Amino acid sequence: MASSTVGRPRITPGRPEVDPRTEILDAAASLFAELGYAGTSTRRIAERAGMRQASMYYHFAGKEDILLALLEPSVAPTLERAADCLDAADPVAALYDLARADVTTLLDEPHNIGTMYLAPEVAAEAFAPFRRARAELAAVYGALAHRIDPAQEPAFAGACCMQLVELVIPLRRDGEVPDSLPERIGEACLRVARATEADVARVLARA
Amino acid sequence: MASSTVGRPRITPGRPEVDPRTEILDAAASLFAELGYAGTSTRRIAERAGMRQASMYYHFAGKEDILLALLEPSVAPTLERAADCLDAADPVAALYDLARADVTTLLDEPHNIGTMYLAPEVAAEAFAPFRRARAELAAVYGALAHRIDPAQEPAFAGACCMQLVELVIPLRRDGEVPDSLPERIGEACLRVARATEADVARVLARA
DNA sequence: ATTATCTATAGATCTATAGATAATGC
DNA sequence: ATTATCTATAGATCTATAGATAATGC
Repeated sequence: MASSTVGRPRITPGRPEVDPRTEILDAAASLFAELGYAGTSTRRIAERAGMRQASMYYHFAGKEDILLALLEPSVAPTLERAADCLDAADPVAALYDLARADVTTLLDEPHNIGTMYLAPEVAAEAFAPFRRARAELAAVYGALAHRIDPAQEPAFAGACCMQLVELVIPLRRDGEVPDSLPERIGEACLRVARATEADVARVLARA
Repeated sequence: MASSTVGRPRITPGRPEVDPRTEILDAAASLFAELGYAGTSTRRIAERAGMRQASMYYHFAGKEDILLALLEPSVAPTLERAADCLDAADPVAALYDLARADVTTLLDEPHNIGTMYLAPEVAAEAFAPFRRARAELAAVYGALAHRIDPAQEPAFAGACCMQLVELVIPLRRDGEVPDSLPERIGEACLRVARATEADVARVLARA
């Protein structure tokens, strides 16, 4: 995978030990997060990746293909983790842990790519699987909330939890990520999902 | 204000009784909400507004000027309403009412222009007053939450409430606005702000 | 004379493709 | 021969300006 030595050399050598595909994805992620998809040109991506604009097309079919490659890998592990939570014995602990894990995943992305989740371009047909995965994740949050208090409608409760988890996106953008953000957002999700104060205290005390 | 009869006539006449500036703003709002700022061309805006691309420049200095005109008017009334809440006798009722009013305002926009609040283009210098106003609104939410439970940090609580209020944006985009959304989001804000169950019940019963 | 549009276009992009080139691998 | 880059460019935009034009107002 490392930067091979075969092929015409670059004008400026590029990072060693990093394959060009990754260099492109990395450059695109930071630019998409900062300027949006439509606001980022392929020239700018290539420039940051240390190659000429046309060279990108050896690695990707086009700009949309790059965004797809950025969004898709985050989907499968997140959904798998969510599915595991679904029939946990303790829905309060499960909701808290899921929210914490999702926030941590978003925080650990090298660039704030969560910004793109709501970008208008993701409405395109090519991103349908990605959107479906997010809908399933929301459904898991909703199902857990419903188990915590069956009086509440899963769709709305799930949407609230997703929205709270994604608070990490604007906070990152503004450079205002407070300490222990995953725990704080996890707790906020519990409250929105109407966990009792006793349950909140119990789950927080677990650690 | 109505569509005047002076000046060269349009090729296609345009809505009567609606001044051209409003026609442009209306067209731009719907396109910005659907395709984003960078994804919307001036040609497309003009086309939807029923005039030629160049004619827009008689009414606006440029594309950015249109977005400014769309975002600015929503700011002053929202902030004023928020300031009035600040020293209300009952912070629980005040937080609930403020959230409900803000959700209603976002719902009443003819196009889902809230979409643009987080657009990367709003980071430009020209939008600094708009961003400052939003920060002040978040501070009001935070101050009310802090009055409800002084143990919580205003900045984070305020950010959570704003985020919940703005849940209306993705719900509108996906055409999934449930009944009584303002009330539901208002209630979610109370829970995130750690109002007691008794206080939540009391405020909900007020009506 | 003033107003609000129009047509036409300059100049700067932007995406993607064609084909050349400079390495290694066999 | 294969690989991964390069240069060059086609063709399609896009924003904004210049200047003409078709109404009304005085």
